[in-house]
Amino acid sequence: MLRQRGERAIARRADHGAQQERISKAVWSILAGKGIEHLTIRSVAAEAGCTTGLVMHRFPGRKALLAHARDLLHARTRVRVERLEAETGTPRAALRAILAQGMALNEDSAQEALVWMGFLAASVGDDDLIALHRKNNRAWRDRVERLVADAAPDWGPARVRAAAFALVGAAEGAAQLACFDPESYSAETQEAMLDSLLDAYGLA
Amino acid sequence: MLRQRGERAIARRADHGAQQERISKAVWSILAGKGIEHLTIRSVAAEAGCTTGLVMHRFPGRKALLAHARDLLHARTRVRVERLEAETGTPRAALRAILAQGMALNEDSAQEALVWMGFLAASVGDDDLIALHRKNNRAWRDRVERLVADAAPDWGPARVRAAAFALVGAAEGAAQLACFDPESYSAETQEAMLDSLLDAYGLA
DNA sequence: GTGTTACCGTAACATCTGTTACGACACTCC
DNA sequence: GGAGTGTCGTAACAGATGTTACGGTAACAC
Repeated sequence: MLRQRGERAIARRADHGAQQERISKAVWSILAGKGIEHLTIRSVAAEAGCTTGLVMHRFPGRKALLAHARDLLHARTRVRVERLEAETGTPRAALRAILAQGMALNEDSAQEALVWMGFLAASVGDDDLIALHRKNNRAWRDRVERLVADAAPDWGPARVRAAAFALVGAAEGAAQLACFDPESYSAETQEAMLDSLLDAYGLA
Repeated sequence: MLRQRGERAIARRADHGAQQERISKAVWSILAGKGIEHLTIRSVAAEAGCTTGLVMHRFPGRKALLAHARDLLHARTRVRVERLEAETGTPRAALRAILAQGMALNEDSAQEALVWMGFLAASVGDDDLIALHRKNNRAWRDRVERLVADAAPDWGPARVRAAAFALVGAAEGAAQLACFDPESYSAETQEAMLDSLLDAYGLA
């Protein structure tokens, strides 16, 4: 059913990667819609339109399921951010663009913010997942620091670090606030906040 | 055992309020230490040093347990913030103080940040808990907006709102980042970020 | 004493959970 | 044809989970 015909050489092998991706998407969907407390093997299988057997054949356990969905989302975000960075002309435009993509400006990104929070909540008390979070998040912080340094070449490292921290924190905090109270924090409100913040730092 | 003797008039009545508080503290402890996935009636009872029977006699169900623990933490935070606001002389000092208390500057506040995130994660897909979050969070936002307006009397409402949003978001985001990666975001780093941010907005 | 009432611990219940085991099916190679 | 192999659905299992029900105990009223 899910099998893709492909070349003769791989006729027998099912496309594990595609199955993992489909299942990971189901994880995101449940994380955003019902919350981590309802993220079970069975609910994931139902959402992905397959059986629990397939889920367990693709992943060794529930934790691996979470870790893979997390890594996949990170990889997608990375691609999106790198494209944004390549497409925009100036470091300042790139900075604004990549911070904006991390906020909850539309339905999709609001869902993503919920998913990130679900992963975070799942990693409390779990050293492996925390380590994953740190690795990914430090990469994200380093990227923002680099862009801030490019956007303000005359700043010292301490000033760059503090500003980058504020930007990263504000974007993340705003996304979280917005996806739980979209009436209070509309897309316009978030963008106004971001512009206000960049302007205050002289990075507009 | 838990019974408090008290006056003759209330000799028979157990102190329900104190029991609820003790149980709610157990909820916080588990939320911060093991995460919401391990928050069960039994684990709460074990942490509180009582039986599941008592927990269920004090609260009608698991959701009420979460809601009460949430409200209690909010009330405590409110008292703390109001005292800070009363103790500090200027609106700017008060603004900095209440934002700082919301970050993860010490062991206790880092735990609290984890607890807040647990409540947030638990409210995904639960309209009642989301409504609770909105009510409390709007009160928090209004307070910060009021302080920003007091600290910068010549600003227009839009500017006040944007700045307050940035401050609230950055404080919340910083707390979250810090409690998952305290090596990257020490108390000094967080305070430097806050000062940098207030300085950028001309609110230092 | 007896009766009453609040308190709460124990145990049961049905359901849900992650995980494992087994078997059926389809395809390839001989 | 038959053997071998990868694929995956079904069903079972042990344990955990939220919740309910029952029974005992202690304090009070009389």
